[in-house]
Amino acid sequence: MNIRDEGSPGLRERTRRVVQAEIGEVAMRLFLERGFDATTMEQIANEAGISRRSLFRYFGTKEDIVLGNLVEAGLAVRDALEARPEGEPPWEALRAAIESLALDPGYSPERNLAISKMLYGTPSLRVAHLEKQLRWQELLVPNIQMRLGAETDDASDTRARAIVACTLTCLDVAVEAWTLSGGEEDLERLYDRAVAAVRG
Amino acid sequence: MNIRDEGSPGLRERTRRVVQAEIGEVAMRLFLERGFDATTMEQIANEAGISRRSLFRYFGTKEDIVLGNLVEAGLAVRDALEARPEGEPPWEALRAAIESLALDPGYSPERNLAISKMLYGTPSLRVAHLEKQLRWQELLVPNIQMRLGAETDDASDTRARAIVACTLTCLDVAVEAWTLSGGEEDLERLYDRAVAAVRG
DNA sequence: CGCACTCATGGCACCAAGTGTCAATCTGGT
DNA sequence: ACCAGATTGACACTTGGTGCCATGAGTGCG
Repeated sequence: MNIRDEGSPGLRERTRRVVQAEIGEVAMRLFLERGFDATTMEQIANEAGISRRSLFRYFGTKEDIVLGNLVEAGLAVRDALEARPEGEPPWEALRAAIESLALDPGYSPERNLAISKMLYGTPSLRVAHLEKQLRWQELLVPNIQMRLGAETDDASDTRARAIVACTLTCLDVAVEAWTLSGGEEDLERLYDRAVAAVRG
Repeated sequence: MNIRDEGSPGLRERTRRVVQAEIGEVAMRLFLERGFDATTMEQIANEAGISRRSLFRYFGTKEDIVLGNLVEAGLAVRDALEARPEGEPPWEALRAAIESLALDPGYSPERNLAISKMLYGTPSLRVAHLEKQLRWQELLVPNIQMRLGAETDDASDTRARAIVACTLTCLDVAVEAWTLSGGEEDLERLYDRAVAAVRG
């Protein structure tokens, strides 16, 4: 039986994280050099010094190498949303929760921009990204539903879903515009403008 | 040189359409019977009496068999949008344009529902569907931009993009709710409620 | 009619993303 | 030091998708 079910992640899990991060670094370098589609999983495995099979054990899909962190980012947004005051209206709470992301602070701005450009320029990635946003929806809807005062989880009550989905859509539009501007424009301003256009 | 560049589609093109439709019928039957992922392109080809290679010439991807018609549907929506009075505000024009779709009248309601259920229950299809909606965006944005009075096609002007994207998002939310309700709920009501929640 | 030209077809090989399986090999914890 | 369970690599396999080429069937034209 596991003695430390909770608490420190255990050594095995920790080494796994390290190895995964290392592989991710290698892969991202290749992606940015040769492009996403032009880089095969085999090349990544060779470069990282592991077998193709093991690579697939660290990243279930090629897209996950780029977008894997979005899962935990989604959880972070959810936590941030749930930490907002209970009376705060949906849009403000969502804006604040999303703001907690800003940009991935682990990377340099140029790298973030390069990644974004790859993301919006590669169909398969673009699509995988949209799917991740769909997952975010699931995470955020319950809290918004609560804020709307809907006790029943009535599936026909599309309000919370629509609000969350459109918020994420606005975010996506803003990030795309930011990417196209070469990172010059202010992301928050772009987002606010998008939301204003929708709600005005 | 082609004598009939414009005008009647030509015999070859016509037979192609017919064959394509026939293949589509066969494939949809298999999809609905055994599920999308559980049906291989080879099975479809065999059932349709053509080679796998030819099947790929009729449908570039497996998803296109289900979603191929969405391309022309998008064009129809764009045309409907451009046919709306010039002064009509964006949301109303979009609602009217989308309404022109209603539901694919070529199929029985049960079939439409079954397709929708498959669509929302199969990740790869769901994602491909989102990509098609992305294409729709591109088609609809220019007109909305015009309605907003933005002469410059400034990429940093996210307003039109945001409005179109959120409209389609609301549509998607509504259709999903409609699907989950087993087709009982009224789609237009669901859509209006979603939009009201967002813009309220 | 017969010639040439185009296009659809099918067969084949091939690529790349995943997946199942299994044996060998760590290795963390007692 | 030992052992159960996890990690790994190797191999085979499935499936979607593409390139290539020979063959044949329809089409247009003289």
